[in-house]
Amino acid sequence: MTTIKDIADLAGVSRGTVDRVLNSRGAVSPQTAEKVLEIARALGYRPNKAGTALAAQKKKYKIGVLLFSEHNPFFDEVMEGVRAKAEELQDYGITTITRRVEFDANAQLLALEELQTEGIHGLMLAPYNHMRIKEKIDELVEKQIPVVTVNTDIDGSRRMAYVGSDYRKGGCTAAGLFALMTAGDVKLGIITGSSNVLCHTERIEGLKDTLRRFYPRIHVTEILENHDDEFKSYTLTGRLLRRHPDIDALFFAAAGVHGGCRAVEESECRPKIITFDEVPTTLKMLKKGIISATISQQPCRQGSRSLDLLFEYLTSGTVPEKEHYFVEHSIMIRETM
Amino acid sequence: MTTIKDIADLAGVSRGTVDRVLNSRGAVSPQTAEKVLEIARALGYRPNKAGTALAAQKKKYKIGVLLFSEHNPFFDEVMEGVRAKAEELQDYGITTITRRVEFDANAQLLALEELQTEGIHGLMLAPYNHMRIKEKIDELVEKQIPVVTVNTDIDGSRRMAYVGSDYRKGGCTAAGLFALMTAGDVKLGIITGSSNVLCHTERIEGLKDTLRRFYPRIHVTEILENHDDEFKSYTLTGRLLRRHPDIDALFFAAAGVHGGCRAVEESECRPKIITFDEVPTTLKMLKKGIISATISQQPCRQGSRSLDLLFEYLTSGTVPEKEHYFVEHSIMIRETM
DNA sequence: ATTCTTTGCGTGCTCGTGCACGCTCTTTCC
DNA sequence: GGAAAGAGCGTGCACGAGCACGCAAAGAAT
Repeated sequence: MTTIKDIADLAGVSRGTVDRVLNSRGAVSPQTAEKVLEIARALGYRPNKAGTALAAQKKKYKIGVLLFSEHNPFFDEVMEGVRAKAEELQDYGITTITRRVEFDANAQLLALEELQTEGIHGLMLAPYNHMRIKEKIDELVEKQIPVVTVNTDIDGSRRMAYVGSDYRKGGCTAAGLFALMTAGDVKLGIITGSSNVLCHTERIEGLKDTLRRFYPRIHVTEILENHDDEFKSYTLTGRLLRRHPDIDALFFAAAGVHGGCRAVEESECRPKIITFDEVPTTLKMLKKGIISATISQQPCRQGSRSLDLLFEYLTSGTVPEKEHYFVEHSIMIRETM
Repeated sequence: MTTIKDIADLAGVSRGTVDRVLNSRGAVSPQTAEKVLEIARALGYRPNKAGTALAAQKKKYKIGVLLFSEHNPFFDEVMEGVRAKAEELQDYGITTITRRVEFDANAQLLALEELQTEGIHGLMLAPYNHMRIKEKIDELVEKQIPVVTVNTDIDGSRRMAYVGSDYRKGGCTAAGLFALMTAGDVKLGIITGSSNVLCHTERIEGLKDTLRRFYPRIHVTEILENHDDEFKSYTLTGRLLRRHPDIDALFFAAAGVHGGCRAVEESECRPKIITFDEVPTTLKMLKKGIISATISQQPCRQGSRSLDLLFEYLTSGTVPEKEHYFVEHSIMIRETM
């Protein structure tokens, strides 16, 4: 363990100088700087996290968290991860301000302004896909406030990192599961949110690609859009089942799982169902055996990871990877509950 | 964020006194102690981790890691997790000493002695199940050196915590997966390591229980023991397939997956296979489609988690849960790779 | 020749906790 | 009555990094 003092002693300068060099804060002659850098490299210097974190406390960092508060309980789970990590970060003297607003660009914009006036030093955000939100993100980044997007990304923004699912790969996994659970020629129905929502489409593309490449006997019969509405999902699924009473499998690529499952329950059909979340109603259906498997987006881990990235960046200056995906090992069946 | 100083000021005593009370180091009058404790509780005092970690550096903590170095590459994976976490802990001024010895009580005992003379302050251990190892663990704990067992536990020892699989639940998950992948009456063969090894038995019990309760049409045809030997596994599996050419499913509860799969490949049978690890040879068979699914023990996470528990205990005095299981979301299929 | 500015650098304090040392006041013992 | 012991408490330093301040020397401006 080499410290700044070790480097200073070897270079024959003071700790202050070494500090200025390592944090490129200027006011050091090129020769001295070069010498210090060389010694630091040679000793493999890495700043001590405890020291850095302690020194960072003077700044009284505040991290803002802004999530959706739809009726969709997915963000409750994300929030749970945030809460746990926030408690941990409290022990490092970091404050978190959490807000949840409805799924609406203006509401989100307003909340962002509020957080900004509260003087946050970093932001974790589930962004509404709108130009003005993107601009706001860019504005914050411009002002040295790092932004981490969670669950959904926003195209072309300057956010520091994105934490969420690899939607495409999730679709591939679903395809593999269907293949495991079925045999022979299979009729598969897909119920999605909206073809305009990128992540839903990506999932379906992943699924279709995998089917095409490896499982050509699984045929996609129909793709319906429920626009994330439970009742629409209920009606649409019911109709689908009446049109195709011989359907073998159903893929819910987005929300509306509960409505769809109710329709299945009320019908005579018992298709194999794969879904994409782990909200209480989904788990209930999994327990009942209506749903065969669900692929978890690990919302809880998404929440804690995002916050952690901001923490690391603020206290140690660690710049994270631009994309953080959770995919592996995320299949749930009744027995994993 | 309340600090020791805040408490001291409110109680009208010095930081030293508060410190003595909170760490029950004595030399404080009962009245003062009571007052301090009350204020600490009222303010919800929690020690600042950055401060604690920084102060802990003076002690130059060394953590010993002792794993098996069988030909079984499972512990390579555990090691990978250890390595990653160890690097992280380096930034907190903590040294790790890792050793790998063959699967043998005496070899392990010797390595333990060595680590002890190196002056470790904490130990992470994959214990060989032997009385003398247990006694050694107890001796270390007696000397205030916390011990975390990983992957396998040792009965009745005084280890601080165990990190590993919930073997039983793993078996249940396997049962659920078999049910998903099959239909009608099913003949299932089980290949295990040894009925004397607790964890193997637990897995099988979990599987059997779940089958009995939920999936009575899946019948266990035979249970064979390969004693974790690849070639024995190969021979036994081959014979099993010749005896029961109509077998529908195979469950590998322990090692010997590669040998078993080779036997399957060479036969005409294509049973659904579920295994319990993610070593390279298993992944290859998964890719080939010979193995349908494998349930990961998440060795990498086991490694990093164990080390983290020791770190937390040493630097913050946090006493962990006695058992840490990884089970959820740990199913892998070809598409999750 | 004197002030003023700039460059380059060292010093000293801060963050919160742990802990050794040493001080004061009381009690005990011969 | 004086020495010794011990209880109860405060002070000060250490840990490693960040950063404000200020000092000295060299150069520029008056």
